[in-house]
Amino acid sequence: MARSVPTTPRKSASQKRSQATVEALLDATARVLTREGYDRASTNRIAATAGVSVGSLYQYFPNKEALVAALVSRHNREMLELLRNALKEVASLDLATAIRELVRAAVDAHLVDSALHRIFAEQVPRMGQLAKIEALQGETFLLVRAYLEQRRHEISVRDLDSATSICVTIVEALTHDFVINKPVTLKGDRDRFVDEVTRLIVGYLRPSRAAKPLT
Amino acid sequence: MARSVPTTPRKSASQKRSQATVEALLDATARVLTREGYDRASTNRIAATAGVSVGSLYQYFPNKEALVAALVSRHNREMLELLRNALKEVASLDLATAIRELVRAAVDAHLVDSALHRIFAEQVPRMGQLAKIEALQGETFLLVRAYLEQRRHEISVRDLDSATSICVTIVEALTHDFVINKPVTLKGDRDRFVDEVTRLIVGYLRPSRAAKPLT
DNA sequence: TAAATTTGCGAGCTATGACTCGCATTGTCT
DNA sequence: AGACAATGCGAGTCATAGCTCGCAAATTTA
Repeated sequence: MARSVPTTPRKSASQKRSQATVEALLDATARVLTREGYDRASTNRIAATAGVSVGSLYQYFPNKEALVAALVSRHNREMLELLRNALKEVASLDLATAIRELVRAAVDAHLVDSALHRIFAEQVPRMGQLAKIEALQGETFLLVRAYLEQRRHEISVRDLDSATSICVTIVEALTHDFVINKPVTLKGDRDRFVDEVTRLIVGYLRPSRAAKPLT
Repeated sequence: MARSVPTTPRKSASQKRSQATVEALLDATARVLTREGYDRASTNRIAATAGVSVGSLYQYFPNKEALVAALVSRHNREMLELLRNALKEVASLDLATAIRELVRAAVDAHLVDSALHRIFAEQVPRMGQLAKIEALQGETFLLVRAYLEQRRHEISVRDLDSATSICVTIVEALTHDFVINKPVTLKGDRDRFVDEVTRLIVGYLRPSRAAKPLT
């Protein structure tokens, strides 16, 4: 299977045509992954699906892992973008309202391409390049942490780092489970889910008996 | 690679000698998985490590997937056992105290063989037989659900099913993250972690302002 | 002890997939 | 137009991994 351990990014597409090829390859990778699963997703099949030759594939990606990693990266960027936007629109709201919107955004993010997201979670081995998938979740940590810092006065938890980590882990896990494993995603279900998670998080961050007055 | 799709369990070991062989194979699988990772864990290598021939391996396991599935199953049983015991010892305690013990048990369960557990989570593809891994987590759901039912009077959440699901998912995710990703597992860290998660869960299940008196 | 059965062995077959390489096509620059 | 570079092609190489099969050794049964 793997002959050696190539590692360099090889060529970076410079002209329009080649950029289109790269796009086509990433799209095809996504399609083949969701339709066939990870180990049926051979580089040959991906190239064929993209309407491109294997040779071209290896002109832009040094190996299969790099190809998948690029796709994961693109997908993560898309999800992060939603979070970033949500954080902007929420910056001035009180904690409870803000958290509700952020949880909503988390659900949206997981709905971007849930089938693909499922494959990443269930079948793509997290190693080598792919180990950095989680590292990109570190970006999420920083964003959320910055927001919580700004809302420090509404939060009674001592250690903001671990609180952030806990919130991010919780929302990720619950949202993932909700989107992936709950068969029907009726709007009602969804709203109840968001409410429940919001209550959970807010109750954790602001455990005092009465809600403090808001600005 | 896979020639056809064998599926039957083949032979079940009946004599002592063969049972020892099966044990050796499972142990070897665990060792090779943790030492080499999933895709370096070929059946040949596993058999060699077990001091057994490949042929013998295929006498008891129809394919590689079944072998790994058996190991996962064994590992899950061990973890579940800890949970079951904890639930017994905790049945009569008040919610907060009980939850603390249960979280502790969750950490213990993840420490049974954390390296192996990590491989399962990060590298073993969840498909086919292995998809049932999660199904076995359904056992956890039932156990916890039964406990919460019994403590219903201390819980103010309406829907016990979704509450159980949320608690199980949360504790699993947080514990996993704690055991796998936190470099130092000092006792102090651990106790703080348990306290924090306990507060989170209890606050969620019993969100009223003051704690109710205990029996 | 002889026959029958269970268990163990491991060289080798076969399939398949990652990746290469020499050549063809398309595009760019002067 | 001619030359040089960038991009694309895909049959074929190589390595490896899953799995089989005929035979040997050990146990059990008669």
